[in-house]
Amino acid sequence: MTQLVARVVIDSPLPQLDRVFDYLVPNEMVALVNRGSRVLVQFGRGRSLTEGFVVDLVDESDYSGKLSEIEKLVSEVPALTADIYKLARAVADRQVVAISDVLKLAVPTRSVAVEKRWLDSLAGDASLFFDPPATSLVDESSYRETSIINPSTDERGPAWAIELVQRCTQMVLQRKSSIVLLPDFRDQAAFIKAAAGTPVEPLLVDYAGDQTKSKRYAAFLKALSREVSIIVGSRAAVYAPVMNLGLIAIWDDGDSSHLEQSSPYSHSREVALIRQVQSNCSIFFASHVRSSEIQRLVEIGYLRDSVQVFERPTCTTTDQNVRVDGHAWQAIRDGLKTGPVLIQVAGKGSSVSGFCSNCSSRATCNKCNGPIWLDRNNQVRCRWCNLINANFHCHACGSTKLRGGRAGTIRTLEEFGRGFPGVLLVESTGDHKKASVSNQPQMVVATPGAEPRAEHGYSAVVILDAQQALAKDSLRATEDAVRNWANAIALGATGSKSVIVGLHGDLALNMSAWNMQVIAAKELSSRRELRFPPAVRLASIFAEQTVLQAVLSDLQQNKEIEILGPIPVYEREVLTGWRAFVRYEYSQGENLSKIMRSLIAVHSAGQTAFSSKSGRATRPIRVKMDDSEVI
DNA sequence: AGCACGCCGACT
DNA sequence: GTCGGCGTGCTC
Repeated sequence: MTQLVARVVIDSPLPQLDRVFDYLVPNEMVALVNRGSRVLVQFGRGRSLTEGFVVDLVDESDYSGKLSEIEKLVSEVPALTADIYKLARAVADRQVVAISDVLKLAVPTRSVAVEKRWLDSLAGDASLFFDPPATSLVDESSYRETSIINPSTDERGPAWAIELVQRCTQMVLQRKSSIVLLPDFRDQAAFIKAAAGTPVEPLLVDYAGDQTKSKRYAAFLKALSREVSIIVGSRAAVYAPVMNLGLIAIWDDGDSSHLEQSSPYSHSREVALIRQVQSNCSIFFASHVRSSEIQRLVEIGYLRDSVQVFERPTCTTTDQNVRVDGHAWQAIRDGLKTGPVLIQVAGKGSSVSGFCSNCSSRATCNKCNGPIWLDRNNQVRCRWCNLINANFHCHACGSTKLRGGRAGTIRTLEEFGRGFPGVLLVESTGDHKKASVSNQPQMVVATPGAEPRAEHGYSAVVILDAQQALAKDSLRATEDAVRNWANAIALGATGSKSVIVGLHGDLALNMSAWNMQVIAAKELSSRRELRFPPAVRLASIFAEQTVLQAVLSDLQQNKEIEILGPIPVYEREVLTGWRAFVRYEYSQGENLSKIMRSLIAVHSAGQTAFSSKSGRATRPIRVKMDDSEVI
């Protein structure tokens, strides 16, 4: 009689440990352990126990050495389903990270109390423990689509939310589940509101990332046990272990919140595309604009452009040399007659200007009168002489209190306060977001992404600082600007007017004609000319100089890829390492991921480098397979 | 990571 | 003669 063998993935970010290890299942555990169960095992020579997931149960191991036993069964719940394991494996492979980095997103922290309640509620119906739900039924009705959505709102909510609810309803009628990925909590609220009274409502599972751990685990267990669920959430929701997956819908894929900021550095769009293929479900990308990535997928015929016909919003552009011109003033004046007016100003970007918190005049350097700003470390610095102004005092009023001005909002407020005495002024910025405003006439000055929702929509939307937004030092400057403008204009009420100040040329024409496809096509074609993403892919490798050099010299064997750099990387003026970029075609992606993985394994082992007790580098090589943020 | 094994220099 | 430095290798 042979003993049952569990194949276990270990919770470790180390690339050399990213594989399956076999353990014996002690006899008393055999009846309880499942594929997907969380376990504790003795690993290596470490004295503490390591967490892991059972990914398979077999009768025999192909490992020739002596097997250890599983030390402890944390929970019999099959937390890591076969589907999600497969998805996590694919994401880890693509991103060249350890699978445990992906599993941290996919499987939330266990909450004992929540789990106990859930197990009690199942009351013996443990069939799912032994027969993991199959989601990959062959289905000819599945689709891959994208739409530019009407930027309008009615009493049920914004058109995009209604569209997504309708698509989810279609799935419910077929007894299929949906996953809806929304970048912002206000978008989630809008979707949930639009779902009220529809067949979607009773099946909603709130998968938002900003909840408590126990709520997240409760949502996870709900997804695991319900036959049909509608998952609503942000990035992590793409890994929800739903049964009968029919649709993944993504709202506004160009929003940067869809990008994971730590390892695995994945984008919801890419994970969703992988999951769509694996489970043969439908996928739908909706937005007011079109990202260059989606444009590419349309052009290569991977996504169908589901064109919606709608009345263009009234959007005029003006090309004046003043920040707020006559048209803008007129639009504000007219708008205030009936309701709130939204004024979008350029975001703060990477730097923050300093202002006197008493009299609001621009803070200047004690030594050279240059403009003062707050650097990334919140140091009060002069832009001209770089002097740290530790003892700031205002040249106008003598106050010693300084406040960080979010590029222009304060000045804008002042300007409008003078222009419209007596009118209520509201400010909303990234660090002080206001969720909503009433229907009263008022001026709402906001930075992109921080716009409050108006109860019945704004009566006018005015966009300032267009040139500043376009001049941002980023590959995505145009794309982001257009997206931010369109999303602000979409907050206008039906029949409202919008003005973009300081915009000219082709872009101005296409904005006022609301030719979003044309704008996206032009953007992608310019990226193609420059061989920038997403026309090609761009990976970054970050490491200590000698390590990076070694990796690059191995990579150079590969003629299909192009290496850019390396360049030194400074943080707070301290050299932290070196970075190189690798430019490669999509067709090379799989190949390069494999090569990178093996290079990391070779070069991160045996490195006698900085830090760590063992004399080895802690995380010597960091790879981002798509890193277009830096350029 | 974390720990053991192993092979060379200066020490009671 | 041996103690312990850290470079190297392995983890079911």
